[in-house]
Amino acid sequence: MVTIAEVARQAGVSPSTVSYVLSRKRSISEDTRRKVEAAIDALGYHPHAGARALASNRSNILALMVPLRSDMYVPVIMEIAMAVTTEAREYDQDVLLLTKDEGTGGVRRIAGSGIADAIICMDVELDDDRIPVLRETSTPAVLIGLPADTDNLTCVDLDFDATGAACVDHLADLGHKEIALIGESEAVYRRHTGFAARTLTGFQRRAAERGLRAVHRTCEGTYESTAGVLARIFEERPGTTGFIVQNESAITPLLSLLRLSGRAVPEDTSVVAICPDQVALQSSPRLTSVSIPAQEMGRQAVRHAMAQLDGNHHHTLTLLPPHLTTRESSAAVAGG
Amino acid sequence: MVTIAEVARQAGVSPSTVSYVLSRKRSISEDTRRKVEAAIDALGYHPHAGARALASNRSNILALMVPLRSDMYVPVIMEIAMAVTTEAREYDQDVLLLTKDEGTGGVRRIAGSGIADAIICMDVELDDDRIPVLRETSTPAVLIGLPADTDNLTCVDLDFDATGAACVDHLADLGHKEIALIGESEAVYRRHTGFAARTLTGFQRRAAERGLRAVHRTCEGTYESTAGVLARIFEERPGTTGFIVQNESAITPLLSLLRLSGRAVPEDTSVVAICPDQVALQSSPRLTSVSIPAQEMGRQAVRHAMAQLDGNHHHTLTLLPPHLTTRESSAAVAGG
DNA sequence: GAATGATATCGAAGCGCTTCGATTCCGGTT
DNA sequence: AACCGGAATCGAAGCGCTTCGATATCATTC
Repeated sequence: MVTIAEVARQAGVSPSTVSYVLSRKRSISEDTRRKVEAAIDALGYHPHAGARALASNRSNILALMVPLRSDMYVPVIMEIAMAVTTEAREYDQDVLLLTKDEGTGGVRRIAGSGIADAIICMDVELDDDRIPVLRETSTPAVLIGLPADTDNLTCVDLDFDATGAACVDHLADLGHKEIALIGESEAVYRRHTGFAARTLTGFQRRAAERGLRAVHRTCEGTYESTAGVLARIFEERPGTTGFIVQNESAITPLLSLLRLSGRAVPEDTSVVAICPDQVALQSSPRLTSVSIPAQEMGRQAVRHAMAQLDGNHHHTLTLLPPHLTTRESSAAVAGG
Repeated sequence: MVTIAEVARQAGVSPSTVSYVLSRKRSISEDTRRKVEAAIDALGYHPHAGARALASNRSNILALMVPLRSDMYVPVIMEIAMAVTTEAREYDQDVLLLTKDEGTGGVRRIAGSGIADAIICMDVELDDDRIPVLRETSTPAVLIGLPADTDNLTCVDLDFDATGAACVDHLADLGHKEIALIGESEAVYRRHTGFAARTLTGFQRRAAERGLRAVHRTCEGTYESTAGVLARIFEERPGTTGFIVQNESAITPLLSLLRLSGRAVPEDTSVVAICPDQVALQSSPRLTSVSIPAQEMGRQAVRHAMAQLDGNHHHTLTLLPPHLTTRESSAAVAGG
């Protein structure tokens, strides 16, 4: 283990000078800087993380709390985690991986032990129990997702309201008059992250604005459930020609069922998905979709965390605008 | 920030006593222990991670290096990462997430800064450049995957040789006489992790032992490539009735192509996959498969890392035995 | 040419913990 | 009654770094 003292000796300066070369907190002559940097390279010096954390009260670590086992959206979670890690390195920060099942105890541990400078929480629920702890310990934090009460919180998420609206617009522009939103399961709308509810709001508002007839159905995502939902939709609204799907597992059933019922996509029926690009590209036909901007969310989360650490307490809600990519599953309504 | 001194004051003992209560390195009277623990609870004390690392030369952090963007096997990587994190907590360790693209510099940084006690490396290549650095810095490390030279290294991986053999056995037991292995792309066999080559070895050996005619083909995984491979196989060996697939992206094409060519699975042709359970279950028909034991690999990696830190330098290769699960894609050969 | 203000560097204190003697207080031996 | 060894506790040193004065040097200014 090479210490700052050894570097100082090798460079012929005092340890504090080496520290200032590294931190740039005081001016250092060009000459000294070169000598110190040469010594650092020669010895392969890396500051001891613990010592640095102890003395400076900064660990240069960001904690990232991810859901332990969410069969939903694993690739999205992974993408966010990787984006956070990569972006963090830009700020010379490392990332500590925590699982959400550590719960409030995990947050307390991080806050109390000074092992991380800030926490980034994923999979935020409407009434997330980590939030009170975050407030109480006043730990710098960024949430990926929107809780019910965002007072004094920094959050990053896709603007699901605008997403719902964008999907409606896309279908409306193509001449569709009757559309349906196939959403997540009932439970998700209550308990969970609220993204589903926000999508629904945007969907309904914009449909009203554009004069479309619009229905919404929750869906468990199984083949059977999707079949039931679809049957009811066509029963009530036989003229439905546009579908918006916000339920990864319902996509494949929906496409098969439409095919089976003799409705060609996109000739007879258009489908717009809200899902990761990967999923949209794997489907056949490839889906027109609004993607989940995982990378951008990860990056923004880190930036907001760093801003908080730098004392710029903006406490903003950052809602990323949706981007709809037109692919093969949507087209102008027949005779439209 | 509550310190050990405050706990000591509250409990009416000296700081060192509190430390010994926590570390159990010296005997403490039952009475004192209770008082100290009460004080800890009352104050919500958590030892300062940096201070502890500095004084004890142990950070209680495990570094985990994951591939940054591997479109292959994202769920497996995620599962391993989660298993590592969960298991690490059992040993009171935290996990620091690094991306493989930090390369040898990343390893040097971890080794030099004492930020982690050990490194767990995923996505190990045959001739991985991180290995020399690991040796040179003598950093405790566990590799998930097998490099070419495993001298003095601790590695954990699925026993792919036995996996190849197990797939052959399964097909042989069902009466198949001519089988084919559809593998990864050419490049993977050379450059990469060697798991492909090991599977091939086991496949060929066992096929010979059981007197089966066996062919092996590399495959890029696209629909076109899979079609070409399949055509060549049936041209050379029209009697082929059993397929082993070790290429996630070739699975769907293979199944469609077999269906198109009028070969029913499993009535006419059996398919055995080497893939995560998730993939095997999503396919239709659900695939007989050898799963990738992601959880177990993660858990074992942590255990070996901890063993090294405790001075039990076993430096073992841990090859996990394959488990083949029979599902709907394999059956006794017609008339067998 | 003495006072002034930057600029560059040093020295020492201190961050919160662990750990190594040293010390105290026992009951049990001789 | 003096001694011993073990159990329980304390005190202080020190881990490697940052940071805050203090100091030294030098170019400006009147």
